[in-house]
Amino acid sequence: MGEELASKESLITVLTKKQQLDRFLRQEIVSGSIIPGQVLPSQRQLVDEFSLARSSVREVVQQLELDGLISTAHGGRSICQNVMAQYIDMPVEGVGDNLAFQLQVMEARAFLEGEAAYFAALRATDQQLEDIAREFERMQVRSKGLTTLDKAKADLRFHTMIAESSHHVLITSFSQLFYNRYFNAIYGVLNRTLIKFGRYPDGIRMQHELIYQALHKRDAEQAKKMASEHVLYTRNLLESTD
Amino acid sequence: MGEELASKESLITVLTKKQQLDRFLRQEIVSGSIIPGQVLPSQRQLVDEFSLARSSVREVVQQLELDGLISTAHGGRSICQNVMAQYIDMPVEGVGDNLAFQLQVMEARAFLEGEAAYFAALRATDQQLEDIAREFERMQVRSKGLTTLDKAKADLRFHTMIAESSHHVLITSFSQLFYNRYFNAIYGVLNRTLIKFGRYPDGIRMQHELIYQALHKRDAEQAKKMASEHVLYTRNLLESTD
DNA sequence: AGCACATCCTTGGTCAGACCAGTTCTTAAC
DNA sequence: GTTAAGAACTGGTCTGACCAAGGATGTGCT
Repeated sequence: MGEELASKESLITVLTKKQQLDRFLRQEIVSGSIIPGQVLPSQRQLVDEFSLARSSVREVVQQLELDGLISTAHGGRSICQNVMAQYIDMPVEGVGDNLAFQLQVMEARAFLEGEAAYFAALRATDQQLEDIAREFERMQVRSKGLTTLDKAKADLRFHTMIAESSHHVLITSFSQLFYNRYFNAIYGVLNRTLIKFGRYPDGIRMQHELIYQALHKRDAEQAKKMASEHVLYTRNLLESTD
Repeated sequence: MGEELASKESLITVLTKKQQLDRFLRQEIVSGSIIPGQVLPSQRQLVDEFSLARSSVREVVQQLELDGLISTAHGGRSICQNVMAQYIDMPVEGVGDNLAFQLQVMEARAFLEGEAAYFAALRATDQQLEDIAREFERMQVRSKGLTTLDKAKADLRFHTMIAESSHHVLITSFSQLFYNRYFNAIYGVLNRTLIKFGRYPDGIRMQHELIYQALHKRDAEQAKKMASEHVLYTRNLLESTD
C-alpha cells in the first residue's frame, strides 16, 4: 500500500523541464499553433526559453522528428511536418479530369470544409478572423480582373485559411494535402461552371460571405452547415454540366 | 517500406557512427544476442567502442527506450525489454482458452480482414502481391510437416502481409496489435479445428486461394467478401466444437 | 557466523561551451 | 535589378564536467 501511495505521488510530481518542453512543442503542433510547413523555434531559442542544455533540447526535438511530427535540416530550420503525408499516397495520376472522380473529391471536400469551419468558428484567433475577412474582401474587389486559375487559387487560399484557423492538426494536415493534391480537380470545377454559365455564379460569393459571417459570430454549427452547403452547391454545379 | 528506403540509403551513403551504433544495438536485441532482461553495455562503454560522444550515444539509446526495446534506470543499467513478449503473453491468464472470447475475437477479425483485403486489393504494390503469392505457395508446400503452432504463425503471416498491403495506417496498426495480442486465441481456433476434424479443413486452404485471386485481380469487393467469409468460416468451425 | 550500515564506484541524466558544416539573409559590387 | 561574397544564423557533434541514484564493498556490531 505504501507503494501505491508512492506511485500516486509520482503521478503528481511536477514535470521536468524536458517534459515541459516536449509537451509544449507537441501541444503547439497538435493544436495548430504551429502549422505544417511552418518553422519551429530554433534549438538555441528553446535553450533560452526553457533553461535547458542544448543536448536536452536536442533529445526532445529528435524524438519529435522520429515521431514524424517535424523534420530537421542541417543548417536550416526545423519544420513542422504534415502528419498525414506519410500515410496518404494517392498513386493514380491523370484522374483530375475525370468527372466521377471530381464528384468524389467534392464529397470529401464537403465533409472537410464543414469540419474545418466548425473548429475554426470555435478556435480561430481574432487575428485569423481578421485575416480571413481581409482575404474575403480582396476576393470580391479583384474578382473582375482575375483569370479562372487565379480565382481557383483565391478560393483555395480562403478555404486554406479557414482550415488553418481550425487549430486542428488533422484538419490542417489533411486539407493541405488535399488541396495540393486535387487542386486540378477543384480548378476543373470552377472552369466547368464558367463554361456553362459564362461567369461564376453569385451563389459562391454569397456562400463565402455566409461562411465568414458564421465564423465571425463564432457559430460553429452554422459555419459547418454553410461550408458544407457551399461545397455541395459547387458539386451540384459540376454535376449539372454533365 | 521504411526498411527498403533505409537499406537503399545504406547502399549509397556510408553509415554514420551513430547509425552504426543504432543498427548494432537493434541487431543485438532482435537477433537475441541480448536476451530480454539482460543488461546493455553501459553508455560509457559504447562511447569507447564506437568512438562517439556520450551525447550521441545517449540519443541512440534514448530512441531504443522510446521504441520500447530497452528500459533505462537512473543509476542502474539499461535493460533489454523485448517487445514481443509483452504482446504475445496474454495479459489475462486463461482467457485465451475461453470460447466466448475466441468467438468475439473472430467477429472482430472478420471485419478487420475484410477491410484489410479491400484496401489491399486497391493499393497493394505489385511487389507486395508477389510476396503474398510466394507466401501462399510456401504455406501449401510445407503444410504437411508443420505443427499447429507453425500453422498458426504461417496463417498470421499471410494475413499480416495483406494488412500491410492495405497501405492504411489504421488497419496496419490495429492488425499488428491485434494479431500479436490475440495470437493465442487464433492459435486456439486452429487447435480446436484440428482436434475436431483430425486435420485442417480444406476450406481454409481454398479460401486463402480465393482471397489471393481476388487481390491479384484487384477486385476489392470480392477480396473483402472472401476475407470476411474466411474468418467467419473459421468462426463457425470454432463454434461447432462447443 | 550473520546482519545492518556507511562508503565508494559505476551508472544514467544533465549541463555548459566549443567547433564544424550546412543554410539563409545582407550587403556591396557590378 | 542581378549577382556574388560574406556575415549571421541553423542543426549536428564533441568534450569534459557535475549530479543523483543504484549496486557493490567493506566495516562494525550483535
